Amino acid sequence: MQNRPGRSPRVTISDVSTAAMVSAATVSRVLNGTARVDPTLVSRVHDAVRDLGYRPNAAAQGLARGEWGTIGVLVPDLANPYFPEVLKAVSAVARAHGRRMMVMESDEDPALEFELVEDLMRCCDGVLLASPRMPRAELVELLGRDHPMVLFNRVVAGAGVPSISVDFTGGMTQVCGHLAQLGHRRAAYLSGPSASWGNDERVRAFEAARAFGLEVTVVECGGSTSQAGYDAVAAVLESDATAVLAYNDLVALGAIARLRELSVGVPEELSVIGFDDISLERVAHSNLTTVSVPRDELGRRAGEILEQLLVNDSDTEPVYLPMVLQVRDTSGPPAVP
Amino acid sequence: MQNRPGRSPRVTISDVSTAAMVSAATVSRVLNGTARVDPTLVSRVHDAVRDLGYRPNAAAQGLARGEWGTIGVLVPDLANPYFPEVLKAVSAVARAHGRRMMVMESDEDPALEFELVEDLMRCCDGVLLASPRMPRAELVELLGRDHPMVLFNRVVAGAGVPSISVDFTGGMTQVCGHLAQLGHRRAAYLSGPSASWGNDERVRAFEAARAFGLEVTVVECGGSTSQAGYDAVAAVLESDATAVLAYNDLVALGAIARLRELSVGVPEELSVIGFDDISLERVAHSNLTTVSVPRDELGRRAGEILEQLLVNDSDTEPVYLPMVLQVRDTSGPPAVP
DNA sequence: AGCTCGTCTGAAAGCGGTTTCAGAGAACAG
DNA sequence: CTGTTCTCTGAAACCGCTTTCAGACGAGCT
Repeated sequence: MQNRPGRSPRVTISDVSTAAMVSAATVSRVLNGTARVDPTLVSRVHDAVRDLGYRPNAAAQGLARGEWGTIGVLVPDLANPYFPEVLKAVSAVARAHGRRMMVMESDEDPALEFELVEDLMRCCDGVLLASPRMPRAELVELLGRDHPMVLFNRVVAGAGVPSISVDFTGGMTQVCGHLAQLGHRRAAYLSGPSASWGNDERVRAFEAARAFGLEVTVVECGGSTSQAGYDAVAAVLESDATAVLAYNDLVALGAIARLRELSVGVPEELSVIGFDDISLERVAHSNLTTVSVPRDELGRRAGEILEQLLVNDSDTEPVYLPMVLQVRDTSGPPAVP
Repeated sequence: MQNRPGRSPRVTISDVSTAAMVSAATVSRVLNGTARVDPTLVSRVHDAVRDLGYRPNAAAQGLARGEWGTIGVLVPDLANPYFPEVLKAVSAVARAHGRRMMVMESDEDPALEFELVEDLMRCCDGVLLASPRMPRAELVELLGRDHPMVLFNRVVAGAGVPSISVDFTGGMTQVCGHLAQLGHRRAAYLSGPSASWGNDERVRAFEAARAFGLEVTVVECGGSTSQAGYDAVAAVLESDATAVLAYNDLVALGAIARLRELSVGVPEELSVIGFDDISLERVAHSNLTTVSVPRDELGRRAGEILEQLLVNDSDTEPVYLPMVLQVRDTSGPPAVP
């Protein structure tokens, strides 16, 4: 940093101490307020700092303090509108506690994920794992590393790891209940990434749904993007489903786009229900029936749990946040044949 | 990091060197491949690393190497769908060059922005300033810090700073041309954040528009969110505008939502045109007429310019990326009175 | 005045790596 | 067999900051 050819040399604490005619220790004390210092020296230090434009080197501080002042967040896909809002909240919490936020994206690749987490652990005080896709075994191995970490939208039973998740099963159960009430009997579920915990949690709701008299068939769609939803429509139309449940809103929107192209009426001929409610808040007044989750609270709480973990090593019970059904325009009674 | 009470102590390079019966220097050489080392020692080192689960401390490496291996990105609003895609691309480029990405959000607050950039400079090899809102003077002061930095969507004349931007003026000119061609004569522009460079660039197009016979009135809306657009509709309806140009898509969508509530037909009674084309790619097949920008290329190029800057201090000419008009469903001929 | 105690300061020892530097051997030539 | 050169290794310095530790100094007490 300081010796880049052609760049002016970085000013260090000893430059300041020289200019202020005090020791480096004193400069440090003044800047961090860790001990009383004679007011005369204090102002000499401040003057020198200002004159020289001194900024402490974060790496050196981290090394000396044994703390990076940084938290790391790993998300599967930055471009998925779900995460930025979460990041926003996490970032705010981190900042409130004087920490920076490092962000990495795994591109939904479980193998890469492992590697990235390892890297995050090398440069962050704690890491937040958002919707990890990696196999349980790897996850457990990472947890064993004994590094502050909180899981987001994934619970690992028995591992005693702090985690925060949305009650996906509960949310999907509400969706099923809604459809059953409208009179639907058969629905198709456009599944998300395979081996995704969140997907499994959603699917769990379909058992209970049978009790409502709703039979849900899983259509492998295997993605969390609108493209995946768009492509999966064909399979749905071959079935006798009168409603489509999507892994998330993007998938649902993709499906709707395709249905519109095919002139299939939504919801007259086919109801489509999303999941996550990504569009509502930002792109005001979306009309997709979906279940919402307070992403901002989710991020905030996640950040707080991590912070808690960093300060006093107390581990917390897994936190579950409820989802809320948002009935809008894309769901209705089944078409009468 | 290593001495957190209750946590297992961090394993350091000297633990490895002891276990492998070599010097720390050799361990470093093996791990970084900076010099030939006897194959016997190499394998001893690798064994020790594996057995101990050694991971080099990033802060120590940063300090010793004089490089953090990190780039910083400052965005005004993470939740604005514009940025995640850019971040995604930047992150990919950074990773390809072995760097991590730090993200900060200024919440559209120019004052905070300055502070955050300073902080980023303390812990990143280079920083990418996305759409900085801060006053020119402050920006110049930061640029003077002689720290690798690239400006994104803002050009500071004469400062010789590498920058990459979208040709906002060109994009807006296309929009005006489109409207003029449809027969519009008077339009209202829902302005973005005041003191925003991007906003000024858009407004510049309105002069040229007069040549097309289109008179554009600026309506202070002062935000970049859908809420701002929603709220600004009232002012527009009081004018004689037959078309609305928005600072960005969010604003446009907010306006459309409000217009729908008020039962004003779009585009029959009022054309609405967005800017940025945020909705297209992710939330497939949006129907907003807008101008698009290859956000992903934007992010990628930005990352590359920064990397370039870090490697060999060569500064580049400002880069401008063109926008493309996307005519969709929300624009049409003006209503005949 | 002499002592103890408390407060403030600077020197120095880390933090965990990388890199320079010099020395030990091995290889080779004369 | 000796003298050079070359290759590889470890000791030590260093990166920039924090924190311990011990010492200097002044105040308060007997």
